[in-house]
Amino acid sequence: MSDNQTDKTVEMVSETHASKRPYADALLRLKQVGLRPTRQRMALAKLLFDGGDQHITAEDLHGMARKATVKVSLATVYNTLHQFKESGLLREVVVGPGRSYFDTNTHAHHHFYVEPAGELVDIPVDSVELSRLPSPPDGTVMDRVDVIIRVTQA
Amino acid sequence: MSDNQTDKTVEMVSETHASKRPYADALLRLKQVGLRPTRQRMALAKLLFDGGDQHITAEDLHGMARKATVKVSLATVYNTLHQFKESGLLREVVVGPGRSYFDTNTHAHHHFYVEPAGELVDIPVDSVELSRLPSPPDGTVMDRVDVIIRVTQA
DNA sequence: TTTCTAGTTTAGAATTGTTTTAAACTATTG
DNA sequence: CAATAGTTTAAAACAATTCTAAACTAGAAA
Repeated sequence: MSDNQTDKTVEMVSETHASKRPYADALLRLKQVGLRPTRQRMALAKLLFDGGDQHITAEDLHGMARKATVKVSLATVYNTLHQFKESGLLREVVVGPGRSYFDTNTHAHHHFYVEPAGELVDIPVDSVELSRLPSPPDGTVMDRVDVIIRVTQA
Repeated sequence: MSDNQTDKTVEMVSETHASKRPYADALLRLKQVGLRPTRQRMALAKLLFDGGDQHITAEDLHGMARKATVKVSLATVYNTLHQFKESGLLREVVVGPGRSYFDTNTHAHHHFYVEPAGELVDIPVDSVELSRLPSPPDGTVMDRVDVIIRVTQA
């Protein structure tokens, strides 16, 4: 999967929490952002955050839940993804019209977008050097900078 | 509109072509990319390229056409925008899920995305310095780099 | 010019991804 | 345990876009 930088972190996280007390991490995260730990949210949090860095769509997550025999509606998946995003547990990355991924990596970083596969690959923030940004238009403040490097498979 | 660099080009283009021979420029562009100059394509090209740099949605363009009493269906607007994009006459900029703009400026440049207004503002390519890009994943070649600076109105 | 044909346009239906609704359910508080 | 505020759900609604198949048109050939 050629994703060397992130793999180390992934292993660390999953070994520290996931393998032994499977719900401790999910519960902690929900507590931290003040969302009631319901069965559905716990299950989705576990699917999202126990698997290392992921870029998934709402449909993807709904599919994963079904596979894990978690009963949750698609509407709840959408609600939950947005709540997680609002709370800073997730980031949304938009790559194409009608194509939006939720990214479990909320640290500053960038992306390769691989076409036509439609796959996202993380770029560590320090492997892009971004100097001399223009000042924002009058009356606005900078929120964040997204760098998307679009690449194509030969 | 605080868009100084591009304004000059805009004026130049519109004064050189648009005002006197209104269809010459549109016709030339269609010829160059090998698209048959139909009534609808000519009209849309004129609306798109005679107005200087623009960021518009399919619905926007359809509305502009109606206002200009050009009879064209929404399906044709979508077809035409995609053909223009494939031919390199337009660029597509995706900023949010279900929100995609077509940009008449096809030169390398970047964007401010102003929220919640949902407005795009061009950033000249040379006012962003982008050094040290990572190499693309194996089996892929770099297509282009999009920098979107997300800003919010206070 | 007329005829032919491939390319184009169209209205409307279909599809996709997402949001809304209103009723049923559930986690927490007292 | 009861009250209640927050949550979940199926289903409908919605928005943006694409598809379909029939009607139309630009350009080439006769």
